[in-house]
Amino acid sequence: MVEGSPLRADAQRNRARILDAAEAVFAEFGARASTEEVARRAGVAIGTVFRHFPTKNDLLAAIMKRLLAQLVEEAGKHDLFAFFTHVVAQAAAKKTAVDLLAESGVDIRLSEAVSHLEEAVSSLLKQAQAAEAVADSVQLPEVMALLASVCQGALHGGWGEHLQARTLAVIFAGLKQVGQGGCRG
Amino acid sequence: MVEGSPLRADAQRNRARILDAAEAVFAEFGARASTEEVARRAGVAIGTVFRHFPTKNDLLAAIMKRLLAQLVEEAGKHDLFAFFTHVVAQAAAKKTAVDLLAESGVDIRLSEAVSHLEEAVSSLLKQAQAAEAVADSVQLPEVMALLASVCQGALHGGWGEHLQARTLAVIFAGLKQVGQGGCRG
Amino acid sequence: MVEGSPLRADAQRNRARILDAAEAVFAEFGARASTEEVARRAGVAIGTVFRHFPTKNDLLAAIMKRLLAQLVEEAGKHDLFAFFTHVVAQAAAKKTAVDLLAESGVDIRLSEAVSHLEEAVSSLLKQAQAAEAVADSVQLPEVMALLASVCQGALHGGWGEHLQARTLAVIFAGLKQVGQGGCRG
Amino acid sequence: MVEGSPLRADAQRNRARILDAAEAVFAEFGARASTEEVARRAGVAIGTVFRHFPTKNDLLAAIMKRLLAQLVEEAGKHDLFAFFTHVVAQAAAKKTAVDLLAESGVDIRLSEAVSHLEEAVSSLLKQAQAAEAVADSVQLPEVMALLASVCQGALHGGWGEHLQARTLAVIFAGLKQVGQGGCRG
DNA sequence: AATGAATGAGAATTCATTCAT
DNA sequence: GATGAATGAATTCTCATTCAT
Repeated sequence: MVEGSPLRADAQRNRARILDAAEAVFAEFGARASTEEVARRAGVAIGTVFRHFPTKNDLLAAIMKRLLAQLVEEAGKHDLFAFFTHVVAQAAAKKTAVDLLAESGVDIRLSEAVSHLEEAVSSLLKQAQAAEAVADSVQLPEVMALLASVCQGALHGGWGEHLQARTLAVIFAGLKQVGQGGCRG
Repeated sequence: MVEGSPLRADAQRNRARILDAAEAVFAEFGARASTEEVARRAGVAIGTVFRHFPTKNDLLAAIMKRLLAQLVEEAGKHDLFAFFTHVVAQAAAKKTAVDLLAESGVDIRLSEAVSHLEEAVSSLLKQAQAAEAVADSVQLPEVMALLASVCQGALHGGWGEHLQARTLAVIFAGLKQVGQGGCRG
Repeated sequence: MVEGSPLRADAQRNRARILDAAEAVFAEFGARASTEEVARRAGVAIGTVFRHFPTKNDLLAAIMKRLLAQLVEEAGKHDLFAFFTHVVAQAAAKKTAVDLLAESGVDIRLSEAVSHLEEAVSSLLKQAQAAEAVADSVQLPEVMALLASVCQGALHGGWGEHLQARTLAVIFAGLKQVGQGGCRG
Repeated sequence: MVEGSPLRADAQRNRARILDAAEAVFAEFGARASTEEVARRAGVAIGTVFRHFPTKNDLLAAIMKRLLAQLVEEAGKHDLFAFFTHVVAQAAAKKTAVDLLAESGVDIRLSEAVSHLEEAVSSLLKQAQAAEAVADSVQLPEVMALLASVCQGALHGGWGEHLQARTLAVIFAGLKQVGQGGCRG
């Protein structure tokens, strides 16, 4: 992966400030928020934003990439259930850009970052299955799907902690016992 | 609720065509799609759309309302699991407006339509619990939350049928066995 | 002047209601108010307005015509000073359409109605001069100009009664003594 | 009052061109004239107008403010009568925006600029009274009212120079002798 | 590299006017 | 004659993107 020449110190700093501002702004107003507002929040001029991210999509993609990288890091610190819980809580709290990216027309190549996350979750899944906390029949795709679904649900639904816990409890029970047709029934 | 005078036949027809067009257009392009495109698709002039729905939000709200009413109708024909499956499949297939409404700033009063849906699902839930297909400890809020989450997941994630089935299987197992801590463990 | 066939009773009634509504609406919102609002206020459909007044300008012209006719009638009941006072008070109170007509692009042929008013005022002026209440050098044009000016001033300025009285006092004094260079100075 | 950072030279130039164009356009077509026309006349793109004046009202308000400031400046060069004459002549000649602002719904905070003008006129009034050219009983409010009235009259009425002079003569005589009830009568 | 003004296509919304019923 | 839905041009305002400084 070519990163070009290393950024000058101030450019590096600006890039980070822009990403932080963008995450906050898009979380607050949705992907419709203007790039101008991001620049204002970051304390830089609009031109600087476009120098770092040639299009708005590039900016959204960069946010997403960073977010996924953070998730990978989190995955290393938890078991599958704790990870799920943590991520869902984060989604609601930080109003992550996750869903925004799915919106109209945002075309993003994130496969690399996504596959890192999938690897991390896959590893958690294997551990959980080794510990018999998750049924052996469960595969990675549905785990990812459930994770994404519940994050978006939490994000859009504005769930409280209690509802979050109850919803996750259903999913955790399902992950453990799916395919067993109930205890004996 | 005042409905005003009944619409003239042609106006009634246009209203329906606009709603159909809007559902299709917003499904295809997201809520950012222009009202102009909706008019074009409906085969009417832009002014006609705005006569029927004074703002774009009114149009989105009307779509949502109709969608929820359709869901209530579906609920009457299925048990809880079939309903879940059906709705999720629909979400992916029809790319319903569900999620679009959660987007940026769309302010909608839909409580009535939503509570109808909740009643319908509540009734399905009770049946399923009576049939011992769902654990007694499960409550309506988490069922609604799971439904919404999985719909959005399916919608954004572009799941295939197979993944849909596997994901739902986890949730169904969870609904049945949550709170039992496994068969005997 | 051809008036066409006499209007049907209901048409006659509608015409009057539309004029009343239009006067009120344009007074309240300015000439920018929509013809639709006028129709609503008059309790008729938009098409009816356009049947009576083929364009919006025709409607504005009709209001103006009626207003001027009313002024002519008033002129018959007062002396020049009372007339001035009365008209200015009316202008502020009824927020007449006077000024609205001067607005952008409204093209109106009102010469006939205007000349009636001028005749009426001319007559008042002659009486006042005969009574030595107005200097002989004063001519009709400046009286009309002052009348129009002060009406618009009152209308736009939102004068209270007191300011109205003081302003008119200056003008009345001027009408009496212009050309005398003061008492002796 | 925060003025922000000083504008770049080109922005400053554009701002002035836009104001000039707007004054001319609104004078010619009324406040209904489109912002697009203003941009065209100013030789800038529509976006540039909106960058300088976020809404059309802001643009109208800015014109008004500049106009009032010019009047204050004029006031310093004349006595009360010359000022009156000058302003009325200007009103007719330049078709100032004065009246346009009173139109439909234009909401403007101009108190500061207005009070500057009032101070200037107040000063002229005192001088004139000291010179016994205006009766002591005359107060500022009616002077302002007469000024505004006559400007609007001149503007809407399309007076010629001669009528202007005769109308002002009445007002000047009134200002001198009001309250004296005629020479002796 | 950063700045921030200029650009101009595009979107929502309004409204006079027409026309089928 | 009345009705009121349909029309579509015009208008205000937004925003991603470019470019001179």
